[in-house]
This record gives sequence, C-alpha cells and structure tokens, in this order.
Amino acid sequence: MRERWVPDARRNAVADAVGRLLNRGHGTFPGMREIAAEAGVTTGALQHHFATKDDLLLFALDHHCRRCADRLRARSAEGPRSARQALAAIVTELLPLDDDRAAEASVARAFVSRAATDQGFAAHYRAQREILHGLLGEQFGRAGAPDPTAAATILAQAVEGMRTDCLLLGPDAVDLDAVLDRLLPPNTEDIA
Amino acid sequence: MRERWVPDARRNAVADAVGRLLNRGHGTFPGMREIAAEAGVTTGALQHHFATKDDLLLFALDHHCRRCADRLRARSAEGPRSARQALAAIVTELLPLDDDRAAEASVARAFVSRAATDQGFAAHYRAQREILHGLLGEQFGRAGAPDPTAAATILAQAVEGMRTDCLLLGPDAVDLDAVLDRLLPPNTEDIA
DNA sequence: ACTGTTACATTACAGTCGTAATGGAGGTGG
DNA sequence: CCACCTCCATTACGACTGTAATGTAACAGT
Repeated sequence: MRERWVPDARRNAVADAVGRLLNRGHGTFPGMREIAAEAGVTTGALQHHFATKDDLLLFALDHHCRRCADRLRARSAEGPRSARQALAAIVTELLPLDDDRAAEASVARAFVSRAATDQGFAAHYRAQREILHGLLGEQFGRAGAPDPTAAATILAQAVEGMRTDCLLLGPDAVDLDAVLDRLLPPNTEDIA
Repeated sequence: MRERWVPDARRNAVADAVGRLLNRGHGTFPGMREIAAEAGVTTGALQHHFATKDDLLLFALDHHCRRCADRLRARSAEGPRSARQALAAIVTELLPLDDDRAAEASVARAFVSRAATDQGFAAHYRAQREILHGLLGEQFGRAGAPDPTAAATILAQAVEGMRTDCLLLGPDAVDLDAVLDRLLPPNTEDIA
C-alpha cells in the first residue's frame, strides 16, 4: 500500500456534500443520488462506505458537529482577550454568515427536527450543546458573572434564535452586543 | 343549503392532522396518504380542497400561526397582571409542554427549514415573528425597560432555543425566571 | 501465478411519492 | 325530470426512493 487512505477521507467529503445540499435545498434530507452527485461519486460508492442512509446522515451530523466544536474551541482559546470578546467570537462562529457556517446551521436544524423522535440524533444534540455550554460558562466565569452556568444556558438558547433570525431576516436582525450587555456583569470592562 | 359549511372546516381539520403528524413523526413533512389517513379522509378529498401539496402545507402553516397568535394575544390581554407575569405567560404558551403546543413548535421548526429557500414560507415567519415581537415589546415597555424592542428581540430569540431545549432536554432545561431576571429592570416588582 | 480483499460502477427492484383522470352520490335550480 | 354543481372515492401513472445484487478493476499477500 503506497499511501494509505485516511480511512474517512471519502466519508468526510460525502458529509460535506450533505451539508451543502441541506442549506441550498429545502431543508429536507437529500436523496442518495443527489448526495452522490454533489460529492462526485456514485451511489455504489455511498453504499460501500455507509451501511444505510441513516448511517450516512448520522456520520454527516457527527462530522459537522466535530468541525463546529473544533472551531468553537479554537475561538475560545484564541489569544488573550476579554471574556466579552471571547463570547462574541464564539457566538459569531455559530451564526450563518458565510456558506460554511450556513451549512452547519442547516445541518443542525435538520437534525434537531429528527432528534425529537430518534435517540441517536438526540445524543449528538446533547453532546454538542454540552460543549457549547461549557465554553460559554467558562467565559462567563472569567468575566465574574454571578451565575455562569445560567448565563451560558441563556446565551446558548438565544444563539439558536439568532441563527434563524440571521438566516431569515438578515445579519442586521441580531444584536449580539445587546445580548451580552444583559448577560455580563455591568462593571466588566471590555478593553483587553 | 340548510347549514352551510364554514368553508374551511375540513381544511382546518387537515391542517391539525399535519401538525399532529409533524411532531409525532421524524420532523419531515408527511405524505399525502399519511395526512389523509390522519385526518380521516381520502387523498381525493385532499385534492379537492387543496390544489397541490404545497398549498396544503402553506395552509397548515397559516392555520397554526393564526391559532398560536390568537392564544398569545389572549394571554397578553388576560386580566390585570404584572408585566413579568404577562411575559412568562406568553413565553410559556410557546413552549412544547403539551401535545398541542408541541405540534405548533414542530410545525414552526419544519417550516423554518423550508423558509430559507421558499419566500412564501418566509413571509409567514416574518409575520408571526412581528406579532410576538410586538406583544413582548409592549410588556417590556409596561415594565419600564430601558429599550423594550431590544429586550423583545432577545426574548423572542431565546424562546426558540428554549423551545428546542424543552423538547430535547426536558422542561427542566429552561429557566424562564433566569431569562426574565436579566431582561427586566431590577427594580420591577412582580407582585400584582 | 493464484487468491482474496478493497473500492467502487452499474443495473435492477420493490415500494412510495404527488397528482391526473374518472366516476359516482347527493343536493339544487329551472 | 333533467342538467348541473359540489364533494368526494377510486384507480392509475410516471417519477423517484433506498437498497440489494452483480460485475469489475486494482492491488496485497503468499
């Protein structure tokens, strides 16, 4: 074997194709042939790499969750900044402001719909939510908020509304500063 | 004509069936035959009352939006209470705490997914959002909040996260009081 | 060289989809 | 009585669905 495949390279490409189709299309899960066409492969290849369509979709969800979580952790650990700036960076990373983040938001929304009845999908939601909650709570604690975990919960919930408002009403519909003003202690300075 | 049909009685029944199927099923739009079975009619009847499936779905969306808006207005105008109590009542009305409200939340979520690319569905989102925003802003103004419309925007956004948290993590995952504490002026008394 | 495995491509199939087409039952107006 | 309209039920159709089945080319091990 000359240069061994990173075993999930194709699978990741397929997962990206699913994300692109989900936010370009009508929010419903695309068909196998559509996924194959977008990924530039055939349905036979899909069948080879994924046992069933649900396996494919679950992998796509996991893929996007991991990618998003990595970006969030990167933003959280990025340089020395005020807690407010870190929170703003984290939340902004979740807003659908470009195609990649729009795809991730579409993926998240589509899979939440299914998580209501399917436990496998619900587990991913909880895991992703816990990561976000942890990162937000950490920053709120750093800012000296009286109840960091409560503030993190509220901000995490508000983020979901901001995502859809940003998507359907435009980026001007979300005022992140206004949210942070009400969640951070008033004496916190946001310089440095 | 002895007692004329209220022309949309059947249509409303169908729309209710769509709501039930949406929150019971996997979040995807049900098929025509499934809708017909749930509504207790045949697909021929559906074809008679709706030109196409999208017409049916748009009517269902409109139906649930109107129902929800009516309930929100009723809660808003209900008796003399503190602004905080009114806000809590409005938000609680939106949480999926029983089957009816869960159906409405499912309908809203499914249609938001489609609103991203379909203008007809997006218009309903904006209209519904405007009604909610108006009611919330009114109460925030009554409470003497410094910027009622900003507070209303934030609460409306947080509601969406609370809806999904309530659905996927259980009702205990939402702490409405914590949200209102941060959005209402601290000197506001919530008695009477 | 033979064997086996991996990684696909192609084809086929049973089922579901939305909807068009047809027919009929019941009331209504002339 | 008869045409007519509304309100449906039934059937049918072509497109599309996920997936099973089969073939095949490349490569690895022995």
